[in-house]
Amino acid sequence: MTAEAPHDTRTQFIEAARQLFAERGFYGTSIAAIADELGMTKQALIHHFGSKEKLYGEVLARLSNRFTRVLEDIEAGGGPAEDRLRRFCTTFCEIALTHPDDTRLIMRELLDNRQRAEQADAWYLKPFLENLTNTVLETERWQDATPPEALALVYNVLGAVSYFAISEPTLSRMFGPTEYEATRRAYPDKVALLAEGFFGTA
Amino acid sequence: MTAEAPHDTRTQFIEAARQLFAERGFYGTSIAAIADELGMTKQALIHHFGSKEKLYGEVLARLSNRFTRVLEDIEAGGGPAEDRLRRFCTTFCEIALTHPDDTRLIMRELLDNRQRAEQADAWYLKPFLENLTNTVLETERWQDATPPEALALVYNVLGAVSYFAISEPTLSRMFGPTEYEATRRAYPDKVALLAEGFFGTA
DNA sequence: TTATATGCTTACCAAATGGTAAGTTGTCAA
DNA sequence: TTGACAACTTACCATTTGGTAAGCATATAA
Repeated sequence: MTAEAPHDTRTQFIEAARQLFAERGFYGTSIAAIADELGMTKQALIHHFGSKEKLYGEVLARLSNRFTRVLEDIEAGGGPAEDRLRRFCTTFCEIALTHPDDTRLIMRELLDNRQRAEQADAWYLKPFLENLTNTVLETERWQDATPPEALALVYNVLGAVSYFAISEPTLSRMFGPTEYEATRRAYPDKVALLAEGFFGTA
Repeated sequence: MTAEAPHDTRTQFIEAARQLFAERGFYGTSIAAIADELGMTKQALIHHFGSKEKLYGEVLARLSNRFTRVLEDIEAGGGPAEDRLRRFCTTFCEIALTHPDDTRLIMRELLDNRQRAEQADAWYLKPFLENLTNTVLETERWQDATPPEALALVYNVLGAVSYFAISEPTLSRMFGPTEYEATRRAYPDKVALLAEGFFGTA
């Protein structure tokens, strides 16, 4: 009865916060700046979320949920682990390219978590990473790997795709927007090859 | 005659700043915190560097120089582009693992550059990236690729390695430090395979 | 001895930060 | 009509931010 219906402004706050946190990071974003985006005062934000940290938490929780749902869909699709991983790589690449802001958010969380974790302990991406790691371990090629090795592999894929996904400003500046567009269109196929190389043939 | 001899405190400031910027990011690090590290006041820092942004610039300039030197060494070693890239991957992996703070710094710069570039235009990593891109284009396998495609490849490698390199806290927390150590020791070999897959056989 | 410059500190400062307290306004149920 | 609650705003506040101004000590050069 409380948080069921998404009070519109709450959602708007989360959306504005998501974009700004992605762009400027947690410490680079003030709650006043977020509120300004909606033409409201920062106290409205405090009213809804209690604190900056909690708002950030909600942003990341939503992101985490979205990815969890993606993973569930992929799991539900069934098939051998290799296929599921291949589908994940494709989907993740697609999401990373269409939502570079979310990719930035994840990268920032990866960087900041260590030190913010001391204050507000929440490792939002853990279930997401665990799920992937387990799938890698189901693979024929990696069934004898240790869990951290499997996670290292996951990091490799995530890192490769993420770095490209956030490179748009740089690539556009260095080579022009049209050249970038062409590269971007051709990229998913490259990722497919990459995934093949990582997780072995079907 | 001025900046030739590295006034020791100046160097100490740069070193302390490097660590804190890597750990907390530009906006998360106050000049007072940096100065505290040396038991000095923030005004001493201002005295030496003029502003926070300039200090940050020096930190990144040094990092950039270090990498440029690495690249020069590799170029000087000669051999086909494939060999040079392979050597780069090995070296970069080594550096990334032994200096995760520098890796963090680069990731943060990649994330922050877009918006800070508007204020203080400096794209410190550009020469580094250009050099690598050109080497990729010399490769037999990628000689027909477009420059942005080549840079995308570079990003893939950097991303894969960097993500793993900064994952130490996460991996240690999830699996314990000893398991992490084992994984880390085994990692360079994996990167070698990765590089092989990317840039083709010798 | 005096002048100058370096390396620092104390004393400030305006602006921005996250957050509290106390309203005000509107809506909806009893 | 009244009461209560939700959604805000205005008014504050202590703290921290990056930075300026001015002074002090030491060393070095004239």
